[in-house]
Amino acid sequence: MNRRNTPSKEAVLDLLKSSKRALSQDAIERQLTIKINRATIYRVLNRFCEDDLVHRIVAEDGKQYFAICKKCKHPSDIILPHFHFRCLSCDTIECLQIPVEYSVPKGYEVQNTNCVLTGICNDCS
Amino acid sequence: MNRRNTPSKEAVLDLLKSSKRALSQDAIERQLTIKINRATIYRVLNRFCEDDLVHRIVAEDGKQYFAICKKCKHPSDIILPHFHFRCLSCDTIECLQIPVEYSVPKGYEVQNTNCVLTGICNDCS
DNA sequence: ATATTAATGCAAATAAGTCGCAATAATTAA
DNA sequence: TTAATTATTGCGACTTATTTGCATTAATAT
Repeated sequence: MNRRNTPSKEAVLDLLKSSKRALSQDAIERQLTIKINRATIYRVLNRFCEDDLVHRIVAEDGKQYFAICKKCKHPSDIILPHFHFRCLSCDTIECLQIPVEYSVPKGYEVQNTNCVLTGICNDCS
Repeated sequence: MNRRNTPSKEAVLDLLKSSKRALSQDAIERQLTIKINRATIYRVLNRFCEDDLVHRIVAEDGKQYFAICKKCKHPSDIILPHFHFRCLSCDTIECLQIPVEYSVPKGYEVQNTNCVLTGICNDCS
């Protein structure tokens, strides 16, 4: 399926680009200056994830958060698996520049990682 | 608040003890031989988590899974943070005996970890 | 045996995310 | 530049996971 550039996509992408933190759909909706329907925001975000423009984190609150972080991109442009930090005080999620390292037992094939550390961030401690 | 022993608690705990995999509420409900109300199952599970009898994993499907694993208990009885593996083929979650290792930047305090690797497990590959 | 209050079932509420559909608009071809 | 194609959008309804209020039941302690 081809992609089209639209104001909605541009607005969401710009917001994510300028955000230090991973954002949930409702945070995005709140921070946008233009009004975009909830379903559309989800569709745009899902599209971005498919296209690897954005990565998705699921926190232990069960919600999805979305982030762009240039730092976590390999030279090869592959998104390097990294930890995320969820601060219980300011209720934000950020990408940590800490790679996720593991070695799985023989026969296991890892396709994706979702690693979130929870606690109190530097700003709040 | 004091705790009371009830058939519901016993049944859920026994099931988790005998299960190799982490179980969701609906999996628990399906596998139980006695009928327990959904809300009760959640309450029992939340109680167990409070009491550190059981640990909770949130997968990238946004659902909660519950597990007891003796192996991941330290001698000190503290639950050692470990990776979990979610198999996309058989749709199960298991505890891996792989410790989660990280070092967070100064000022960050980690209280909890939720780390799930997704892919294909040994049984399915 | 009785009092206390934790635990339960039920139904309703909440919340996140998805989906169908008709209308709109970005892109391509003419 | 216009017309055709089809991706995108908004809306409302829906699904699914989890929680909550409330009245009832039943463990436990006295």
